[in-house]
Amino acid sequence: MIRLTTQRQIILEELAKVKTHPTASELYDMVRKRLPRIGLGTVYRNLELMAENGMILKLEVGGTQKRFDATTEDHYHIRCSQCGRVDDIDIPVIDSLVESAAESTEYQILGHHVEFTGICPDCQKKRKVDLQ
Amino acid sequence: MIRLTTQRQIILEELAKVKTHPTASELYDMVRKRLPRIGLGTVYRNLELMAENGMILKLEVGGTQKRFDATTEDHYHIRCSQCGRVDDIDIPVIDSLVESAAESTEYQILGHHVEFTGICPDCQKKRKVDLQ
DNA sequence: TGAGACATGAGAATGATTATTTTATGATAC
DNA sequence: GTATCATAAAATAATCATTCTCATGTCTCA
Repeated sequence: MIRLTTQRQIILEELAKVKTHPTASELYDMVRKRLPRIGLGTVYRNLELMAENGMILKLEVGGTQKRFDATTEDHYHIRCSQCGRVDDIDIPVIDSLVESAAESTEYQILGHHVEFTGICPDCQKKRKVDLQ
Repeated sequence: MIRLTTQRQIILEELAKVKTHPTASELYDMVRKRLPRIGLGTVYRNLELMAENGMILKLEVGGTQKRFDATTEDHYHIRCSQCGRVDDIDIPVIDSLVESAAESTEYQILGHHVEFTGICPDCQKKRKVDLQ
């Protein structure tokens, strides 16, 4: 297992604090409040490393940036098409999907995930204001 | 509706030709065989434009590059974790997922997508060879 | 304590994408 | 048919996210 340096510990703590799943640079801003001299590269390097070690989850969701998640249990996500924010969706994971997919492909299936797209509460409010 | 220029038509034809879903630069290479003087920017611009007009689908799948699909009907995909290739998965779309998700989120849901990850036949073969 | 392993910070490099500028092409009015 | 105008293309510059490099700093454990 990897060494838990100060930087890694604080990155982990800040990630666990939020329910929404931040990008590397959002996390960089959060961590910098406690460690002002940390480099963006360190954040990227350690997020990658912790994901490899199963300590966190790297979400390969749509949008231009990768996002990270302190919860490693399998679950689904919803992404706001306006602002890109990503939240959890609390519905049961459908393991049988993998089985039915396996029957219709030559791929060796490793896993699956479901991503919903929608408009988050904040952006819904903004929309209403814009329409006035 | 947008004008169907030579470039657009050939981009569309080349995209429709393949079952796997190419990235912009893969498509650029394919189109360049027929239009050697086309620019990469033209490919990007027109893919974006055609996606906006519902003529093609822009897939926001995992991985670093966006991929495009000539089929606009709703369907699911599988992505190879080794080489990034994306193929269709021919299982029925589960519309009821959106309904159950709607009950557990404040988001206004617009749609959903299922992405499987796995190892494609080509990479399975390569793996076997590598292990020898 | 001191050598080797590992981690960090700073900044350069890369790769994908988007924006801008210039040039070409096609449609339309005269 | 030619001038005019709009749209599109090509070339190139700019941007953004991410990764890499490297000099320096910090642990670990013999």
